[in-house]
Amino acid sequence: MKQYDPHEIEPRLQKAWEEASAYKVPNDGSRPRKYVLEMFPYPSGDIHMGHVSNYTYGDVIARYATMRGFDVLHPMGWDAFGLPAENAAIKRNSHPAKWTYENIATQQASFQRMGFSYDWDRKVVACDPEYYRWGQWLFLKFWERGLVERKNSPVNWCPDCKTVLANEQVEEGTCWRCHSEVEKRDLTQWYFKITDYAQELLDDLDQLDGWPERVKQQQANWIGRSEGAEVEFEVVGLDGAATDEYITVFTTRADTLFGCSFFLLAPEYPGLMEFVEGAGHEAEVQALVEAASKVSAVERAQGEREKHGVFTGRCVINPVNGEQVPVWVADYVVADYGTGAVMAVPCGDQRDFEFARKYDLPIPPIILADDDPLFAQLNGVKERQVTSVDWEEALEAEGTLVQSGEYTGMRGGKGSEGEAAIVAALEAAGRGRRKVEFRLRDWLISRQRYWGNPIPAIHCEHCGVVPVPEDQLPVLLPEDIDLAAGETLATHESFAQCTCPVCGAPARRETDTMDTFTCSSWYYMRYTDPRNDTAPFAPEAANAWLPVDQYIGGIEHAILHLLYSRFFTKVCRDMGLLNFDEPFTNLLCQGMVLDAHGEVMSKSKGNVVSPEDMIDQYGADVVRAAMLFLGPPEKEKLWNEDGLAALNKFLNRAWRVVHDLVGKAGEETLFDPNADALNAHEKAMAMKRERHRVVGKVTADLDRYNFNTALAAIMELVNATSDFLHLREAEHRMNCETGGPLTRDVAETIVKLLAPIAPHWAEELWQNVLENEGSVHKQPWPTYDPELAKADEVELAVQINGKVRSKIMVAAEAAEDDIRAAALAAVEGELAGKDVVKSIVIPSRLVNIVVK
RNA sequence: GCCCGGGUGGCGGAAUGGCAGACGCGGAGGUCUCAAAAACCUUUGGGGCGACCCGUGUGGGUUCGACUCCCACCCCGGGCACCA
Repeated sequence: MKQYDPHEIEPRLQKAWEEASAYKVPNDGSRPRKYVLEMFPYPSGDIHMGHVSNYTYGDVIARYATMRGFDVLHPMGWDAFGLPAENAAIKRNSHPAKWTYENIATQQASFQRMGFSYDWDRKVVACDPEYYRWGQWLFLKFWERGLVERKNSPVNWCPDCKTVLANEQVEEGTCWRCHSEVEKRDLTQWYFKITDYAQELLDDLDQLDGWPERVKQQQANWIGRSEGAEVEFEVVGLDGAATDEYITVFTTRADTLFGCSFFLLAPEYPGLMEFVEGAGHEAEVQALVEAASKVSAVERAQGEREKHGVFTGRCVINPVNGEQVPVWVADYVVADYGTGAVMAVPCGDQRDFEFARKYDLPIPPIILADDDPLFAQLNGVKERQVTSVDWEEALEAEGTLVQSGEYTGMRGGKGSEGEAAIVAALEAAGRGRRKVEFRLRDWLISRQRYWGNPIPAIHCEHCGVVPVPEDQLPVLLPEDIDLAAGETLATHESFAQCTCPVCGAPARRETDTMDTFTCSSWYYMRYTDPRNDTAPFAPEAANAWLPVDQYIGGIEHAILHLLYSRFFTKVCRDMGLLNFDEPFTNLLCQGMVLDAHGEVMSKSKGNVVSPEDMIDQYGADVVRAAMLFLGPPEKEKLWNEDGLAALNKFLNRAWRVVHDLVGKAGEETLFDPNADALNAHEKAMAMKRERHRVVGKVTADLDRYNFNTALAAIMELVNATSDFLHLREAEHRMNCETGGPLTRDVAETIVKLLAPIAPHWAEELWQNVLENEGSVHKQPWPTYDPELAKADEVELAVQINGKVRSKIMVAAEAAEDDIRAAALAAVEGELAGKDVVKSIVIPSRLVNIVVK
């Protein structure tokens, strides 16, 4: 018997598979299609354990689907634009493209060493002009549809990366990439109007039954829908007269309007200084605005802080009762949510309550819990009798409205009767209307960096900002740039200078590039038609393969990439390019691979393990199997070197068992010539049952991506086979008595069950030991017969009052009464002197006898 | 504060409401060997000489029967957060 030698087998088979284009996707539509996709990697250097787990899961799913009869699209590419390449280039005085393509070559070689079944003809590299040109094309189409906007607003600026960031890319006030503290800057930037799709992005989460709940929850949180109303407050002039000017607020609690005792503006409220001019408090307001602007993003992200505010000297009129209320500037008002102005109701909002306490503002009670001592006094009272209360905290829950004019006595709270009535009255009076607000902001996509997809726009002093005509795409990134010397696209004159496509006058090219997340928002579409040079993809190709049946990637993209991709899909659908709403039908979010102590692997900690080293030592199949055996894919996994040795032992053992089964083990045979052959027939039948039981179990487990328990079941089959082989006599008997060549069936079954997991191991045995034609990976998945998996006799536990007291063997098909009788007989001694109240029979499991 | 997950042997982890701990690691003992490694066999939740007893974060509940369902609480991980 040839020893299992992955170092000889794996390279040889990888070469053969490559030469045969073994994983080129058949696309004749003769079999049902399945699209299995793993998130494409950033070419950051060598592959790490996160790649190994992610891509091993994907490869097992893809290979299994192929054996289950699907034509499987399983492509791979690289998310190749981005800052690390640029930083590396500056450091080495080189070019980002060099670093990027070198890393891609390294990673691709590693993926091939891992035996991943990608259709390499469909490789997509995001920094190739043939790819990014279509990203530019999509940008122009988005622009045509009114989904591109240039606007000036306060943005997040990372001083280290020297670029702006999208909201989604700021984590607790720091840059998601380098974790430097971000600064707020007022800049004119490019946006995708993802907010136009906010409602649909939220609603369609309900379609995604195949997504983890936590991801959907995170997206819903991020989109942050609030139902409420806009209310207009008329501004009182400096002379105390009405002005017919209004400030609008957004509120979800219009029911509490009668309790509004002051009014707030954000420090960044547009036109604030003009508004307060002449009211006598300009200096204090100015000081507060400056103090607020000094609060760092990190502090801001800490959550609740002490509130600060100053009176502006101005007043507005509450539209429900005509009362004048003072306008304050307060640093807890968020400028870019709602209108940046807020009506303050201290009795019904904890923040306003704290503010009122601090600055000694009145807290008129207008909503009360029914057990509030004040309720007896104010129940039904419409006019304000009590002007302020001395509570511990605001009542944010539901309650009954008091001192609220004609609304007194109604229920108050979010979406309450009182809220509806007051909004209706405001609408009738033209002072308010229903409004839905979202927390989601538009997606800031421009970046002040070189290594990205150039935004195809031109600035003309006569025509304004105009799109680059489609026939001039792609706007190529210039290659001759000296980043180390500080050159940028903006200073690269041969790039920046151009002519206006509208009027022909000299003009300036846009020198910002697009967020790399724009590249990853549609790459899965490109894979369906990767070499198309007249369109990003043909709709027929995309609609044939998409949506992705199974998407696999890290949880860190729960919001960023997954939200952006959903947005792109919906826009492409509205453009008529796609005929579905959601890009990823099923989503598997793998947990992180940590070291044996549960620590994140990092270079600085020195606990990084190298997949390449492990392949060198054990071969790819062992690495794959060890990764799968670690635990459920979506959980965090603690990597332990012992697992490699264990799975190496298992593949060796299974290797020998397969040889033994087909009589090729030679001297090393596991057959025991001295073993007792008396029960050979029974053991052969048991072997056959085990084979069918395990195929059923492995099939069910792989369907649910329970790779660890699937492997455990295969181990059980191998163990059972190994035990069985100790009977030489049994081999002969089972072939005669079970109506077929069982040994060969068991051997082929073991090989096929392991094929998705250990593809080289299985292929070698399939072709060179079992001597079959073709690849094991093109074979149909083994079938199983649930009837054959059933035993003739089963063991049942006999319980008395839920405690196991005995075991009995009964025929599998025994009648309930017979089982009950056998059980009672088995524990007869213990039942003496006791009343049997009843007995419960659970077929093939247990009998529970209830006694008193 | 709000919203999601999750607490099971020495360890990773199994268990459609039905014998808790599959499978593997580790441990103990053995076979083979001059010896070791490898391989193979036996054993391995805790306690007790034993019949047995105790065990799935804690406390209740439902049930003939609860790791599993319900209620309350504790701890760990993640997301959101002055969002009006």
